[in-house]
Amino acid sequence: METFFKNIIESVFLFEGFSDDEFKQLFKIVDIKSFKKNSLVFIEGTIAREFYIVASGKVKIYKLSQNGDEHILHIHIAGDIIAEASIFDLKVYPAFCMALEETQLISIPNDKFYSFLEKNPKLAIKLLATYSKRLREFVAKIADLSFRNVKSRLARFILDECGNMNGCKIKLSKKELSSYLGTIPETLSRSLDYLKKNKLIEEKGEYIYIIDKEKLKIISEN
Amino acid sequence: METFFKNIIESVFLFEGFSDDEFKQLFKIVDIKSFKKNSLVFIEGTIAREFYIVASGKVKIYKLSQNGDEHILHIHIAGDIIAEASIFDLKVYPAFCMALEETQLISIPNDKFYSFLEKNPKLAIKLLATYSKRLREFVAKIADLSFRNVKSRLARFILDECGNMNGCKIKLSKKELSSYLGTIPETLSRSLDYLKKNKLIEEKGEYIYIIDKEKLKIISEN
DNA sequence: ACTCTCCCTTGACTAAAGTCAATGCTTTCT
DNA sequence: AGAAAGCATTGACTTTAGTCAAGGGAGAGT
Repeated sequence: METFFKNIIESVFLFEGFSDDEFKQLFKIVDIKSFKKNSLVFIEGTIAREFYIVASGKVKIYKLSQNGDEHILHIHIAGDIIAEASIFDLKVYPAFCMALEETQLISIPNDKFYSFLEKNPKLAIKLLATYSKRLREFVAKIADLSFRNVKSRLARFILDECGNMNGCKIKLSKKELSSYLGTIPETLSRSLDYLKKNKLIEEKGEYIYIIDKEKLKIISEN
Repeated sequence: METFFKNIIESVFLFEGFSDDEFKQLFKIVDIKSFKKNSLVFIEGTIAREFYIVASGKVKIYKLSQNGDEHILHIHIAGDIIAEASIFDLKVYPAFCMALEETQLISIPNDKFYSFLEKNPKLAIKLLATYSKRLREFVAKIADLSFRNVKSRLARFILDECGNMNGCKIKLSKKELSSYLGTIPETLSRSLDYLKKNKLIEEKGEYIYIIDKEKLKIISEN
């Protein structure tokens, strides 16, 4: 396997502390898969035989409603582990996954990975920590959806995205962002407009600049 | 420790396959705690030093909004494991927990339990399966909140609760149920009214009877 | 350069659900 | 028993966000 992929795998949190021998074993069972923009990686409800690590590119994990509306649960980039929840339990994918651009994924068969787990309690504990983190994210998302309106979810997204900088690039299209925030493009457009008109933010191309962080925080807390 | 509690612990999925010796070790580190109705078990954001198994009674896991609105994430009854997500990761409770009635909990210190995990990969894998299940529940809940309206969430709740029976007891008060469905009592009341007026269900005291399962299913799918 | 498509925005309207207020009904406590 | 507190329901109203329709603009492909 190419060094590029080895480097990616070796830097994944999950495999921290792996011995050379364990890495050797791991490299034997993994596979590289390439996906074109807008191609499906997996489909909700189908049997999950493998999970993935993003090597390059970007994918979205999303649910679809009866009438085809989309809600993005996660956007994953290089280094992220995806669909690891399906290693156990019902063993079907609980959502859809699609490449948002040209993407390369490292795939790991669940059954073969399972034997690593049985031999390596530390790996299981690492995986547990990964799960915990995701559980917390979901809990936060549920609270967000039920307590906060779109303006406030948007404000929080901008604050999170920019961190301690006073501006940042939004890596999602407006359509993707609306789906990620659990709304529709029209409502997102109006909410952005509201923040701009009230001089809390400015928008220049793909960049958003925070003008009034304090007021933005107040809105984000609703 | 009393036989009652030993029986509860022994029947918990997580400890399936434990040896007599492991159970002996486990019994040494667990503790029994009693909670009166409406008393707090733990508070969001505080350091999590232990997780719990419900021995008797009923608790709610919930988030609070800025202005004190409540959203119930889970109602847990005897045999359920709670707050296990805090064994790892940030080690703070991600939500509140309150006893809904007189409740007894078996508490297990995280640090002591951790050493069980390190010695017992099968236990870690069981715990991973528990986490997976909860992750799936949350994914379903997020989809519910963003795609379905209150009527349809209520319809689904009734169908789930009654299973294959044509009626069942609702174990939650209207206030609790509204909070569980991510809405408020007034909206729940109106939604129930809608289902009753359209002769999909009947309500008698704490019991709900399904009159027209097919139509109820259609509404539940929105 | 021109068309086609897709994305984004805007306006007008509708639907869904929350707020506020009032009331009747239990349950609980003294 | 009687008072108090809390729960559930109902009505009137407001707010929020979704639907539908139209149009502008950027980018891709021919």
